[in-house]
Amino acid sequence: MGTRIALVDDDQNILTSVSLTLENEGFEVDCYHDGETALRGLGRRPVELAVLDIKMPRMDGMELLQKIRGDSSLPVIFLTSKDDELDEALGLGMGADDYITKPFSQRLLIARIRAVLRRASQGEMDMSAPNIVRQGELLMDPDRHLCSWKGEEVKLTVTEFLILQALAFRPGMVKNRDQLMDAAYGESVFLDDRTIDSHIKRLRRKIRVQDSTFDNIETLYGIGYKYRA
Amino acid sequence: MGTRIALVDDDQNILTSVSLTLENEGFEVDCYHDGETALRGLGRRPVELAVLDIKMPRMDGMELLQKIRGDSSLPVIFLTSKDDELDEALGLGMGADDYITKPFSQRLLIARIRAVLRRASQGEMDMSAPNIVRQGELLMDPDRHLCSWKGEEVKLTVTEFLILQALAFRPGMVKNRDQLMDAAYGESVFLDDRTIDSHIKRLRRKIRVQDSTFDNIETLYGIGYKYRA
DNA sequence: TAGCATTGCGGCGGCTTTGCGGCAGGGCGG
DNA sequence: CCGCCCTGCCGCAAAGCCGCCGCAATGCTA
Repeated sequence: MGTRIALVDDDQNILTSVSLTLENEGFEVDCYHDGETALRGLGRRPVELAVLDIKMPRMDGMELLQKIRGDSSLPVIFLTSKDDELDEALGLGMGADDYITKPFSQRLLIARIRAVLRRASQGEMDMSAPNIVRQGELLMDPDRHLCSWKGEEVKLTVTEFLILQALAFRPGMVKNRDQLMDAAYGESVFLDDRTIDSHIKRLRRKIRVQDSTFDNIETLYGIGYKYRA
Repeated sequence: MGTRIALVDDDQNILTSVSLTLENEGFEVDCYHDGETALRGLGRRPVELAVLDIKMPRMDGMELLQKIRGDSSLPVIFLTSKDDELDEALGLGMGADDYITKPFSQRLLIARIRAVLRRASQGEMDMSAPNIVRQGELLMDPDRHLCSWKGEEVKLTVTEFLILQALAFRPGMVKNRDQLMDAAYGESVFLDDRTIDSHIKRLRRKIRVQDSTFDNIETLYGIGYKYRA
């Protein structure tokens, strides 16, 4: 019995031709016309991979991806119709495992699907687990070293990235300076506590360049810091 | 009964000579002079493969490919008339299964047709599959060792080509120097990290000769490099 | 409110990383 | 055998990053 794949696209032509190809390749395909239907369907019939069109009525691919990723690490491949949408998908680092721009050859799609499935299966815990952090307007993708606030990229250094990631990974959870140091450098490095303060300072400054109202990194007097969602 | 092939070209000479050759090889050939006619004809008489000229009156090969791909996975081979169209073919090559530049030998065309048909029929990908990378203005065809930026060919050495390919294959994805070394030499070669820097330097320089604004190879301080789409 | 502790912030010196020109060795074709 | 190209590496200069300091501001406690 083949691997089950969900295919979500509002274009019936794509749906039929792609599903045919996939079935020829030995996959089992569940087709959906829009995000909402897909979300409900996925609940009843779990799949091992989803191929989503970005633009769809009622609930688009991005939104669907967010909801999917809310409670699973299901591998996802995006379909984008135009080049400018591609940037959106990439730029926001939505956390898809791959993306393909239309028009695409069926063969390319098959190749990408196999590649994603292979990565997902072999590196069950480390590789496939998407480390994507998405908390409100903040988006972090370690694989792309990408951090964006309200859709705009914020360029961070490695240390800043690790600290913000540690904070944003569990919003509301307090982290003291030692914990943040561990997250940034590993457990056997000791530095002045004030160094963390410096990184926090630079983090806040960098994000405030784009949004002066940013205040989601909260200071807890005498304890540490936490990220507020 | 032979395999049915559609041949679409506005050049009557090509049409007659190629169709003759193909028929000698046991194929059945449907000839069309332009895209519109071809599209209608394909609806009535389905074929197993299409050979399209890129430049055609009324509807060119690219547009035709899009419409064909709208509702089928029909294998397509492009014909390009000049070298400058080659880039276009590559660009659109994302949807085509292969392409050939004119002038071409009939024997080459036959070989390509058989290869594409074989891949299409057995459904499996093999190494002979063209693995074209297109990211925005960058086009790479490893099988032909072709690389072009904004339509102009960029002559790269093997090492440079492999590194750029590794970067451009997944735009936005960070690659550290070890990963790039693996991509260029294989996994058991160890060289100075700075060697990668040198190749990056030469890559950037070569592309900047043609386009001084090129800056898509991004440096990530302390991490590595990534290709920005 | 006074006094102490903690944090924000600008800035600075030193260290690391990278860009780039260049060079010498090796491979390859003529 | 000669010359060209590729390539790996070196050295220098520029850029980036980081840890810490000092002072001011803020928070907490009595």
